[in-house]
Amino acid sequence: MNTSVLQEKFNGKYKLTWQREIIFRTISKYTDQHPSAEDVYEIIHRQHPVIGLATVYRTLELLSSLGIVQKLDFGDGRHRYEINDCHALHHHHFICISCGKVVEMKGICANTFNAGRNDVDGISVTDYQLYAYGYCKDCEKNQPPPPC
Amino acid sequence: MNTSVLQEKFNGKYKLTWQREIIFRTISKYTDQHPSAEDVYEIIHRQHPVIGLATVYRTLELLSSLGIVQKLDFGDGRHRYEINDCHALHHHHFICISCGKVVEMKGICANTFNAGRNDVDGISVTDYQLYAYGYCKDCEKNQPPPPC
DNA sequence: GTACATGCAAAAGATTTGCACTCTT
DNA sequence: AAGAGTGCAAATCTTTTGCATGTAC
Repeated sequence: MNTSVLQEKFNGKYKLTWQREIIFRTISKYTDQHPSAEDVYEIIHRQHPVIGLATVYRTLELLSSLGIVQKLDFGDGRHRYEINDCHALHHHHFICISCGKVVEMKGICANTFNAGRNDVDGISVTDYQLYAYGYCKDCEKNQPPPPC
Repeated sequence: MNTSVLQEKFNGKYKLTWQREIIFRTISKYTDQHPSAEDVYEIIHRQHPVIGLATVYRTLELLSSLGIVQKLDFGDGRHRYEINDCHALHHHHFICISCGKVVEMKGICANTFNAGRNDVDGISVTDYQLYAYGYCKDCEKNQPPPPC
């Protein structure tokens, strides 16, 4: 994904500031690390100390509302962000309930919604997220019995 | 689900206090409303003003860690809770990105994980959540084109 | 030029925590 | 009796907001 995506998605409704470009590029580059707003801010801050945390929050919220990024919640008390690459296979997240590690699970369950739009009861689904919980391979030992 | 579930799940490791019973019963009763911790606190407060908000938080966290309740995030800035009824068909949540309404979607995509445990790459999945986003039937008009 | 965006600092919320006291076991 | 749990209030942490200033279009 390159910056012209922003131009297109903003569609004249939002201004393409250099701050927004930097934030977008940072989230693009670090997308597999699922950075939080604070993380993005800190990465950027080294090179561009003038960009404020509030701008990072505002921009991530904007990109999220436009479907450019996905806002994730792994249950650790802050939101995390990744690029929403519509043309790639949807991937989902496995979260270890013992150590908190996050593992990407590509393609699982994707076929249910990947057709783009999906109507159920007059509802039109444009996107979805799947979170799986359990024990990662390092934590599989000492695990309690499953809840069911 | 009745209170003896608690006795069993606590397994001697946690004490069965009347506060925990009340919180559990409240979340059981209001589970389809996905109450937040504050909501639970307020419902309980009418009858049991002595129970503190911190206890509600602590208990919901405990029940969540034991797999008795699911902690949900609909993106409105607070966590919400529902009973994790392992023996019922898993249900998921549709969240309208226009008005914020939440609609339950029963059974969709459930078969991917419903077999209980599911091993991928040494990972053992014990639970999962699926969030679908889009426009509810009241908001379908005036919707922008889908991101993909 | 003008409306929108930013930076800063303060505010707002949600959730957690320290501590003295209480209660389950 | 002992240790875990509770209530309260304060603390913490994330996210939002008001406002004066800056800037993309």
